Amino acid sequence: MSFAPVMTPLQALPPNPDEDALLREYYRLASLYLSSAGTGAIVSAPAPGAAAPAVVQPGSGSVVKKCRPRSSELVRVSSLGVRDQIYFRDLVRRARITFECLRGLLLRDDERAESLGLGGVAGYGGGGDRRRVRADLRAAALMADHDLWLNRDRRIVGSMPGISVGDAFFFRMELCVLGLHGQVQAGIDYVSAGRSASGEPIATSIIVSGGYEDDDDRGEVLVYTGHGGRDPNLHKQCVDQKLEGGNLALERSMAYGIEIRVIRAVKSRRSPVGKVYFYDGLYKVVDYWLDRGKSGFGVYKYKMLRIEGQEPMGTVNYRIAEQLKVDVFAVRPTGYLSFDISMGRELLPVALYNDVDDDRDPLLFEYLARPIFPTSAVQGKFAEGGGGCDCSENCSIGCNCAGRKGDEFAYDKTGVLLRGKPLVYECGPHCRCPPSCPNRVSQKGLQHRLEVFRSRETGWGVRSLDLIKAGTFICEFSGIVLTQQQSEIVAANGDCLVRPNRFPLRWLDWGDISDVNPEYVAPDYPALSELNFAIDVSRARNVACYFSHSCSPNVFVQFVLFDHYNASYPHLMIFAMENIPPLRELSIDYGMVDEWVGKLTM
DNA sequence: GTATTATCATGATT
DNA sequence: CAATCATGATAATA
Repeated sequence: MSFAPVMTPLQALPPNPDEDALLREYYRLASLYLSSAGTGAIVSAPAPGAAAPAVVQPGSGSVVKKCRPRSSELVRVSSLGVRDQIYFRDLVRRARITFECLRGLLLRDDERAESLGLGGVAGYGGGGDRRRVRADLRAAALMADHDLWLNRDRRIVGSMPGISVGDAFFFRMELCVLGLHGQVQAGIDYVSAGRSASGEPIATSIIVSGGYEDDDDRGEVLVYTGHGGRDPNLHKQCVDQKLEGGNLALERSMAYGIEIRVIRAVKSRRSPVGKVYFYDGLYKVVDYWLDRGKSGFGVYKYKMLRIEGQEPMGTVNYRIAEQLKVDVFAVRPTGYLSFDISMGRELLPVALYNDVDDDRDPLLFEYLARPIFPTSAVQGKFAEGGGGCDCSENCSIGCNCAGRKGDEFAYDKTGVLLRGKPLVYECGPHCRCPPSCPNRVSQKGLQHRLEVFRSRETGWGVRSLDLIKAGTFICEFSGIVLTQQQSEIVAANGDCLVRPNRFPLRWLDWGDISDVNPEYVAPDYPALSELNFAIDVSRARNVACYFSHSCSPNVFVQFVLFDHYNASYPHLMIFAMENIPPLRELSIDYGMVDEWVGKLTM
């Protein structure tokens, strides 16, 4: 293998006798993401049009979970080269997609089952006692069954390969699956005494959720409260805490100088559970003492300092972005060239910011929120593909648009794309359904506050003030659409053309749960016509033009039809393929990086 | 090995 | 909408 990360045993602890085995073990887990390792125990049969569950779970109770023997050594992963970083980033993204899409499918199946149950058909006699198990837990359990958890042994100390400071997560279970924090509820994660080489518990990560009244969080300096001593129902201290479990582990980590991963919870409207977790980087415990808490009972307190030289904290970026939305000048008194380059053409303003140099280029172009298609391409094309639907209410499974060609509904009820497809048919102006129909997502325009900004590294770039949830729509790629014939003439004059067929098929990755269920394949997708058109962005363009290129991108292009049904001229809709925290640069895979990318972004 | 306990979660309900 | 309840999974410990 070409990548070779350096994994060093911790200096303060006894040397690790079997480092090679650890490496192999980590790569074994890692490689499971790359090969389809499904055992076939989980199978579904998606019948066209039928409400077949996407994921069938094995009967509970009959499955015996295998526990592999665990190594007792701590590992620190460091000195990753650029290639390794991309490799692990992709690995983590794949795990996150698997988790998120499994969860989405399980929720959808629940809803289907529920709506069928309410239909009042015979079969379920009497008992409406169908308790729902949480989808996040089921998704994690399925991934565990297939050995798809990263850092399963929770031995990695320090930063996790593939996870960056500032990354955002919506579920505790997601943190478990990725190995960032292995406790479902507990705030302190540690290697237990029995599994540690020195026979002492060692803390590796904590979550600061604001649930302990004695916490004192000042960002770089954090005084964290130990756990225990609380009434399980009232969440109030009722006895003195003891120096055991996680409390002892934090003390031991301080003694050994071991860094602690810190994850903070922030309230957020955009989260399904009202909370979002940010990875804020590594801290060191510098002091600890037994104190009298506000309750009057003894609590342990740990003073932690953030290690310097790390990327900005996710929670800090979040707060900056929140304030930018309210009072721009309080945060950035200068640098804004425009507060809305769309001049009101988008649903939300798109700001232009440059505190790097004198470039004002984006101001020179006409802002075109929607692409203009050639009349020959769209005229009289409304009836192609069966026309619109006649649903009188919000569309669902049986709808002509959603179920086109035996396909399934593209979005969940919150507008998250369930799975990438060659072509998504949304309901459009020729459908009877109301605007609130859940099958109208990308046509509604911007839902996140975006800004175009100048950076020394990537030229012009785009970032969001809002946290963008994986699978949600971001914006369309706009410009003047040219037929193949027109584009050849324009290209000869050296103008900037975006060619849709150059984009790698990244939509294939979104919704891919083949690691868990190899049988869950797409039903007969209609073959996508060859896309020979081009988009001229030399005079008119929108915010999408300023996305930076990356071969490990955080957004992707999904082709969509809704206003006309000419499959040769779909809309280029951009969706998030991971949770994108506020102020993080959006990046897209343009495929071959040729001259026009340079022209557009530099 | 199994049972017990603790745990800064979720989702639905009040 | 906040507080509350029921249910849940995991891992550490006994």
